Amino acid sequence: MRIEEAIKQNKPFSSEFQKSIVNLVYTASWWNQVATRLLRPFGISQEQYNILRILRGMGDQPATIKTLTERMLDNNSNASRLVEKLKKKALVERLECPMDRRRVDITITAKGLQLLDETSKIMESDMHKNFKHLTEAEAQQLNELLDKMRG
Amino acid sequence: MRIEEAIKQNKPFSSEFQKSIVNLVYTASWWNQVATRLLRPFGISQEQYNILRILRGMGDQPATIKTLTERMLDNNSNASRLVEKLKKKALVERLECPMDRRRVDITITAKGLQLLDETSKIMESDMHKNFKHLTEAEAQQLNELLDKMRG
DNA sequence: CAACATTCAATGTATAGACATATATTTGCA
DNA sequence: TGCAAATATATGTCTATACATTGAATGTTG
Repeated sequence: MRIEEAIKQNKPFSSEFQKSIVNLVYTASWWNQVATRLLRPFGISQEQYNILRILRGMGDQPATIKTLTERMLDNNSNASRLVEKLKKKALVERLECPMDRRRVDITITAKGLQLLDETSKIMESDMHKNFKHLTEAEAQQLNELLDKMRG
Repeated sequence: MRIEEAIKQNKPFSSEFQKSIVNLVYTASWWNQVATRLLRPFGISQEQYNILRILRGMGDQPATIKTLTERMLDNNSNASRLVEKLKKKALVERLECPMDRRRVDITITAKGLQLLDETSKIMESDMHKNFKHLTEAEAQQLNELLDKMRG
């Protein structure tokens, strides 16, 4: 569905630029809903899922809050509080860093890894289901345009 | 900056599809920050701004909560509560609809219109500043790909 | 080394999104 | 007509974002 229909806009946009912004926000919101519903049965939010993925990607190395903040998709979200919630579910561990006591070393637990394996399998298969409309070449083009859009 | 650098991802993405999703979410968050900071001096949020724009677009016709919900970019947001906040700032008016007392007719006030004129001028000029990297043709291509992405 | 600046994480306080539920109307149809 | 279903909005609760502030630990520099 074209963006104009999606938001029932009658008037034309004042420029393709304007339309791109609206389309970006709308599409992100669309994906957000898809992802939220997929993750809900597993009891974690997208942001928590994202943190688990970053931690898994670190291998044996622990991450600090700072590392997480840098790598999160939305780096204004509050890594501290998200980690706290993951810890309550025993999905991550938090240890004071011995080298620098300001820091906190965060690692994913076995339980966290297991949950992540399950969910990421489902997430990825659903992604491909949702993306059957875009070819690999189109996805690549989209990536280039989005990168360029940010300047 | 390419998305891999932006989120400091070392490993390659498992597919362009995956990368597109990450890029979409990241770019939306980037825009969100830009817009939030632009609007902050005016004391309204992006969502409130969006509602004011929809109301202005209605011309003389009032909008109901339902109309707003349908047209909002994120239609899970809570139009009721957003309208309540705008009303507190005297930017909108809310009247019980005489035809159907379940409904509420919402209109933008003169004060709301004035605020919107100021902010939208600034928003649009900043949009163009932020978009100087994309040509009109590229913006159009981006729109097509985003529409297609949603299926 | 002491004083000051910087860094890292946590927290307080707004606002908003996700979703279930409540409440008041209106509609539709037996 | 009467009553169940549908509709429009509001609200409760949890989660997350935005941003300022705090407080502890560490760096830096005179």
